[in-house]
Amino acid sequence: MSQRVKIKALLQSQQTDVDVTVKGWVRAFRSNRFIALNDGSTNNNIQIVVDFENTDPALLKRITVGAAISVVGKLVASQGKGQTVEVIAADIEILGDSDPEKYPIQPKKHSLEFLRENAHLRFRTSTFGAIFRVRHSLAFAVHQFFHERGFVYLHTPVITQSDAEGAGEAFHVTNFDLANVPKTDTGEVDYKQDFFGKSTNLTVSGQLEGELGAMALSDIYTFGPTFRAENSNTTRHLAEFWMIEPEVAFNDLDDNMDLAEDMLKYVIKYALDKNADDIEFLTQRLQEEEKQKPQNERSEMTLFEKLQFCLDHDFERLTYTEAIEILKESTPNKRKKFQYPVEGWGTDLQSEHERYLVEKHFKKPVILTDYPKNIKAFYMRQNEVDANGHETVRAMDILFPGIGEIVGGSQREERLDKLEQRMDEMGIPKDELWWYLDTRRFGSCPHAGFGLGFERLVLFVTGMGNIRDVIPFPRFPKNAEF
RNA sequence: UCCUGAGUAGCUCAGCCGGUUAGAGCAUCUGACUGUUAAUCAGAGGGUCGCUGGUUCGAGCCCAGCCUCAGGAGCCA
Repeated sequence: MSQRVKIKALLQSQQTDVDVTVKGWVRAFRSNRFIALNDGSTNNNIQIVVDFENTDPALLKRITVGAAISVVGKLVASQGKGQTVEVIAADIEILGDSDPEKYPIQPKKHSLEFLRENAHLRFRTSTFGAIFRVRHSLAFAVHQFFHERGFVYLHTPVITQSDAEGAGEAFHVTNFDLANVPKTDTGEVDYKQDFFGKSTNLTVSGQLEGELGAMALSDIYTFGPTFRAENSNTTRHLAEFWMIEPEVAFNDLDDNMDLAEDMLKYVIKYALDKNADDIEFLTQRLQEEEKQKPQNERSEMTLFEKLQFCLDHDFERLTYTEAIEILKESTPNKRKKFQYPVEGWGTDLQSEHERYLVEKHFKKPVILTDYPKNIKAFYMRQNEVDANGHETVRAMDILFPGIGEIVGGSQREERLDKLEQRMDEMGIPKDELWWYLDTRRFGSCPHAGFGLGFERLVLFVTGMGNIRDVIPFPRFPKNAEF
């Protein structure tokens, strides 16, 4: 018996009239004769032609949607339209039956909500097969990008000590019996008796530890799971998500922007090259979906065109202050169309403002820099006060069409006195972060980094609308199924 | 967490002003057909109308509370 050949290889095969073994899951069985078989190696199915007149009827009945089968047969040029090659089955073995009365995935359109509730089986649909192959490619490309540039992949801890940086609500990690939590004399939880001897939680960011690595290895990146216990119910947030956080010694904010833009273009190009079929499929899917919308809400570009456009154009770079001026003078602001009118300098931009800049004004990815100091984190490098008395920090956010903020980063404050002063102002406990401050005490240097929400990148590249559909098993409030 | 909308067959949905036996398409099953591509044709089975309570002679429909989901907002990546 010949070795199993993956369907992707079979479909690309130049040789016909050869014996092959192919294994996979039945997507459809038409006319008691044509099996559409898929094994996940590609979005495309191989057609298996069954000689039903000379096949045991009991076996035919077991060829149902979702069943796993093994086929030995001859690869031939297809007589029918829609495929170039097909396999004439000589022998079919049922590896795993699939009761059609109970199997939830039918050969028809399913809503994304329904498939989300069946996340354990949704990989078997064309859409999710394509999404997760693209997701893989993007992850691989991220590693390749940094590896090629001499970065060290640094594994920062998943369990960290008390959340000191305020990057959002953290999940507590404890080994206590919750029905009998040890208390101190004053009635507080006695973490000294807990597993780690102190209060711990799941990481909300690997950045601070990443900086420690960068202050010796120069160029590092992290790529791992991140957890936020925020009660966020949106299409862009998850309680467990994957974040990529490069940190580079001796980089300033411009270097940081260059790195982020290069990386995004690199990984998008990689997916376009390696997953052409999947992105073509997802482009079609999105176009079908857009047909449901009224004409004026449809996007001007297809998914493929959007990705290509992103590669062909420089991201628009401007300061927060410049963005505020544009927004103030914008038509929707003057006509009071914004829910939050843009008036003064100093408040954070709302989603609608970011969307206006990216989707209406510039119509391409935008990098906003130099945000007001008091709306950003303590570790961002402080600029000199400008002529208008504005206090800003060397922050940058990359905004993508349809996604919003995909990257948030900054040049870090490397001056110990400035950093400590800022921590005091913001009530960040310096004693808990003594190790972080040590980098500023011993051989401090300018450095910069950013965080990229991996799922938001996958969202953009696949053209999907809900972040829960681009991670295999999404974690969000009231849901930890599977 | 807030705002808006939704929850009826396996799926997608309809169900009028509160009225008698709750419907359709797809899927499934049975049969026919057999080079199909969301195959086609005929027939059949399939329901705790999200949950709890209330109003009423009578509730899928009205009221209250709760749960879940979707979209938007906030927080952010």
